[in-house]
Amino acid sequence: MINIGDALMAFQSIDTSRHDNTLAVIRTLREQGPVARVDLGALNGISSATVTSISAELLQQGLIAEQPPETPRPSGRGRPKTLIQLAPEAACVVCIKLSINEIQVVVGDFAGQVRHSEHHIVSTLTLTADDLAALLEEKISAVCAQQLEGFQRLAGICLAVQGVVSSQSGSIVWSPALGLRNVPISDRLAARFHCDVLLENDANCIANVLAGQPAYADCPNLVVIMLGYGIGMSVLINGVPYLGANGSAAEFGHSKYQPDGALCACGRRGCIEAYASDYALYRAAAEHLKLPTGDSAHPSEQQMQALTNLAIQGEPEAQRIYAEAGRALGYGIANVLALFNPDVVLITGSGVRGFNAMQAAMHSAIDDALVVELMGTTRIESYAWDRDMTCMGGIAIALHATDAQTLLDSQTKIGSATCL
Amino acid sequence: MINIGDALMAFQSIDTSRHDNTLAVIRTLREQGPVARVDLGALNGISSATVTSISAELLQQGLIAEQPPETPRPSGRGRPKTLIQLAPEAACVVCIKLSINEIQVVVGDFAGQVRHSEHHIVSTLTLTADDLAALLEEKISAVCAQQLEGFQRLAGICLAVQGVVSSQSGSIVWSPALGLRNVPISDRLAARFHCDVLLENDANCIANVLAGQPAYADCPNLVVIMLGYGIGMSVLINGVPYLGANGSAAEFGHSKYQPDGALCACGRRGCIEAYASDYALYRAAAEHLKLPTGDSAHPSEQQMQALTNLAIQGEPEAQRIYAEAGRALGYGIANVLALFNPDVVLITGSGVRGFNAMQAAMHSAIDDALVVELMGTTRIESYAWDRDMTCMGGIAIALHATDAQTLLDSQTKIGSATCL
DNA sequence: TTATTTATTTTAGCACCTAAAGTAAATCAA
DNA sequence: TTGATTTACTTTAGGTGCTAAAATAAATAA
Repeated sequence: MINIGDALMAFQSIDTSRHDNTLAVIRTLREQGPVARVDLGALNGISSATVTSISAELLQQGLIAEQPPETPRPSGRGRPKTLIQLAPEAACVVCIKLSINEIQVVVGDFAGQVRHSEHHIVSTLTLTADDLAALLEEKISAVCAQQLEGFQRLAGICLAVQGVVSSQSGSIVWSPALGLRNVPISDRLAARFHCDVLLENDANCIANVLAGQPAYADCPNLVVIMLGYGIGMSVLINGVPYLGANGSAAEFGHSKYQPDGALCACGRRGCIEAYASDYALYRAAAEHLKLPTGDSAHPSEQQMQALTNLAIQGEPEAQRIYAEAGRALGYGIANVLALFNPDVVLITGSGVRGFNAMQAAMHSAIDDALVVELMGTTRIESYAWDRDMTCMGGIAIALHATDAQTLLDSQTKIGSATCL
Repeated sequence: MINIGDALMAFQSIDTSRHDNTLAVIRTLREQGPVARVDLGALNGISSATVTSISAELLQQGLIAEQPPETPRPSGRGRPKTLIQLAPEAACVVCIKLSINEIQVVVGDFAGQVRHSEHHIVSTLTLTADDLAALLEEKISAVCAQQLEGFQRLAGICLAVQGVVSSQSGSIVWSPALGLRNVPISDRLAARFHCDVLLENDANCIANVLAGQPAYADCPNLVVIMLGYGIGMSVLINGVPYLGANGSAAEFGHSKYQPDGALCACGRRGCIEAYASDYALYRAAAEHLKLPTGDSAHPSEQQMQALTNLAIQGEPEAQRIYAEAGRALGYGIANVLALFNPDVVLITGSGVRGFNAMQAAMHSAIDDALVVELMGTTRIESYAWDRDMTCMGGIAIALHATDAQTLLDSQTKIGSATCL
């Protein structure tokens, strides 16, 4: 009698140290580029013997490669370091940003580099749930067909959405880009593309990128406020986004400035967004100022730029409007400081174009609202807006989330390209 | 030649699994009371073989004991369970609550039971930093002399303070109980009593107790608002208190209701505390109503009870004052919901005496401020006030924090009683 | 050409955990 | 009463994963 099953006897299942160390190595390589085994050990607090063992496995799985020895290396005495790097084509991820009337599709490789980026103008506000799913499937398929040559597999998709999302149920709870509520989307994309699908708030993606900047390396508690058509926020607590009970935490735009104040898009009154968002600024200005024609409920970049220019050039009414916005923003930030006491508050988004016109009023509102003890040591800074940041954050988040899966998959099927 | 040092060769230092499992066993025993080895394994996801090994060590160190077999046990077929319990006298902790003109001292044993509790009336507002330290040392010494017979050691002291504390620097940054700022205290007590000294915000202690209640077992994101002389808050994120960058997070009392509103004790205007705290309610009432004489800036429980009774009995001005307080509280809670989206908001503290008079206005303010999507599924509830809860939470926190230390100590010196 | 230096790999051994086998202590059933 | 059964605890055997130290590799310096 022969026991065939004996070979795959599974002993203890809860020791995660090898798994953890392997992920740490992959992530170090992604953040730092090529690194030698000794340094991987030092950076992650493990012995180089262990790094040797881990890197041998990864090498065999095709997830990393040694840098060819002829590559110029910093010389010195002793045996030269053999640098290890991620194999960029071991996997790829796709990030789709969904915003009002625009979608952006970006492809990133396993090493975290952006390989492809494209923008599409689409009337998102009139889409049905099926339209949306079909649209996303089409764009992802197209990108896969064109760009995925040579990648081992599509590891994950990140959908970065303005508004409230529920990663748990995989649906968009509410977004200013859509005329719908509670749109399930993750499961359908996951079934179509056989990979993990992450649903993320756009501000969380941005926060992820900013938290990685060296300037904010020692800021585990980071608040990012996104000014734009609406106002979004992301709160990183010890470096991880805080989502709350239903994923609708950090709704800074709908925290209150004035009870019974200006009307907000949410239907209530006195929200910060009703004073400092693009639509609020344009609405306030349209009453008194001569401005470019266009959809004043959804002002374009040109329209907003024109308004901002008026304020910067000293037009009194425009200045008053921006000052009031700054004051609302300041009071809102004061509440954020009192409640979260973060290391840094960063203000970004397309709305930073008007930040200079708001800044003075914002700071004086904060000073009026808070004693210095509660201001603490928090820095409040603006950050130049770059519309590609969202997807870069999404790529990073997707890679981080799918690393464990990639590792598992390469153990079973090595070298089998199964895209689409 | 004999190698003496060889015996203490230290192999890997980062494998924490035994340590983690041991702490998990201790904490399970503290939470659940006597438990059998099999069940300890099942509850913590480890094999009963491992529990046997861990409990043998703990038994040998005197930290646990087997329940004598004659104890009545739930019978059934099979070998009966041998229940294990913590040895209560293996260590003790002291919690001191510092509030305005009162200190409370409580002693808890290793199993988490309160062994002794005492209150003292002291004029805290006029103490110098040295007075405070001397006072605390005196009270702790007295309690140790009387109560610590039979305990192996004093494992830790928890100082529960109203106000902002910095555990990192071990100093009280600001407290309404003191006329001082930045009072260093932890180091002095630690040196005097040779044990860990924790500095905690009183609301965090309460939150710790409430989070342990079965009713809130599935509420990892819990907000506790403490109404009283001032207004405090604690936010538990995934069960752990959120402290912020400087320990001054969760300052709900100084988040804003009305820009340029009522004057707050902090010196700014429009804080929630300036409407809904004891001093604010009494201040507003003293202008129009005939109330008991006394220090109206620090109203006593009798004074506040008299005012609350007026509102409950239908006195219109008192009702108006409580309604305005409820409205301020409601708008403040709306911001908390928008920013934290917790599972539950619990309102407690001595100020809940007036909760019924505020409740209606509070709920209508929340409804005015937030669309249902942002209300989410958050429950908002009051919790009957018990002034002993703070110290019970402090005892639990201190034990949890000192378990690792207790474990280490019992390995070196078994049975040596070194109190004081 | 040899010594030195530094990187990587191999070896030996510890700590920990688990599954399975062995032992203990009760109830159930005749 | 006695054996079968059941459940709890302990012991044994074996596996994973890590580290320190030794061995090996590959360069520079003299």
